[in-house]
Amino acid sequence: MVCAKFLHFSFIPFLNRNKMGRGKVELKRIENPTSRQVTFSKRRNGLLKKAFELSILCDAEVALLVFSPSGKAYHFASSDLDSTIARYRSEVGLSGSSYQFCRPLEFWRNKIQELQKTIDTMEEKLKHFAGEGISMLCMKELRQLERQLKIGVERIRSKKKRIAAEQINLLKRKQRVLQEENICLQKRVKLHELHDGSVSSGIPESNACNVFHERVLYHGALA
Amino acid sequence: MVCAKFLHFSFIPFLNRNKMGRGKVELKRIENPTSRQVTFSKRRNGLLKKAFELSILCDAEVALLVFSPSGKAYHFASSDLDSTIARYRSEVGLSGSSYQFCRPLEFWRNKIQELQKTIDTMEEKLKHFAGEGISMLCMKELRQLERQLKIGVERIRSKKKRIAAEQINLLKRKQRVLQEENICLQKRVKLHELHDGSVSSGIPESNACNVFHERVLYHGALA
DNA sequence: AACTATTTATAAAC
DNA sequence: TGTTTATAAATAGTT
Repeated sequence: MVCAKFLHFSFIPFLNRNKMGRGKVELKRIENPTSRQVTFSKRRNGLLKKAFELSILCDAEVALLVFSPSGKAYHFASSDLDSTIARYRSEVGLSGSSYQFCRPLEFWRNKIQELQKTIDTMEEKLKHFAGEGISMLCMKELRQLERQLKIGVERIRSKKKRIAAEQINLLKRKQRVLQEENICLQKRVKLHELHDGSVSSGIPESNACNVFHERVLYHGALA
Repeated sequence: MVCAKFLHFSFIPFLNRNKMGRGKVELKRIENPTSRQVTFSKRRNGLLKKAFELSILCDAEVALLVFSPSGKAYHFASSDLDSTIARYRSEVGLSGSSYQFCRPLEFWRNKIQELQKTIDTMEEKLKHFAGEGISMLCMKELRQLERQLKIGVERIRSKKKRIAAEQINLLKRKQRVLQEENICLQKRVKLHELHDGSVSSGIPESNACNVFHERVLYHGALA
């Protein structure tokens, strides 16, 4: 019955012995209610932990339901428990009219495997570009990789240059506009001074153009 | 999110470390697809075994569903899986039961969309590393990209150096062996010549060492 | 629950 | 995938 379910697992040899910690425990129901409860508590935590670890480490979808002999429920689900159960049903739970669903299932699974493979490949490449995971590469591959990276760097540099040039052009145009404005304003000031017949000596000499230059130089728009 | 689910477990201290066996393993997705698969295989068996043991030792009702990242399903149930799920639903699961049958399609579609999104993101990154598709990037992003690429180049270069050094060492060792062999052979030749009392003048002067050197230089093992 | 002696689980290497 | 081995983790029994 239950044992038959495990005929394909590698832990058959353990079916008849189960030592752990200080003593030996036969793999059978613990008769003492107290120690059964204690063991349940410990092992339940262990099981939940391992389920959690499996889901994280291996990116697996895991759902675990446990009912204590006293009827209390515990559970873990790496993603939504309902959707995991639904997924199980769609694949394994061959309840009734499921044959028609098998074909699509295979289709979906293939599709996902394909995508996952693509992702793995790309991940590998990305790592290589970052200089990681290259321990198994040969000289030829390393050379090719380096060449590609250098091309990338070159392109990025020229892009940067282009951006810088554009910024400079933009700034120059702005500067010109401001200079013209400046001249215009100076003329108007002169006109006013002539009209008033008085000179306000406290006015600073700096003009818009200078102010602009300082901003550019110290704010570091091109740094 | 996931972590919050475990706030009441005693294994919180372990969330950030997970050593077992020979090495240490961070509790995070194993990036290498091969070792992820291997670990999955091992830990899945371990988890199934522990679920089984818990059910026997403590007379607990346990149901475990596991899906590998590639989509293969594994499960264990101490009693009938469906009835365990039903029991769970009756105690915890608040939703109806017909709902679960409609979801598989949606589930697969979502999964595929998710994967596709991942692929798109990675593709973009790969392009960037190759200096393509960078027209919308700003100066800051470009600088960062360049820095990453340079790091990659540096790592690849040092790897290349290491390989070259290893090759040189290997060759040197071989050379030494050949030289010794050579000396040995020369002695034997001399002995033979003395014994024969004749000198065969047609034999070339080159020795194994020279031949070896030429091979190294012209075959360009390190080019 | 905390402590340990012991057994298991398993990561890495083959 | 299976086996082996060194090491980390789990845990049975005890306090």
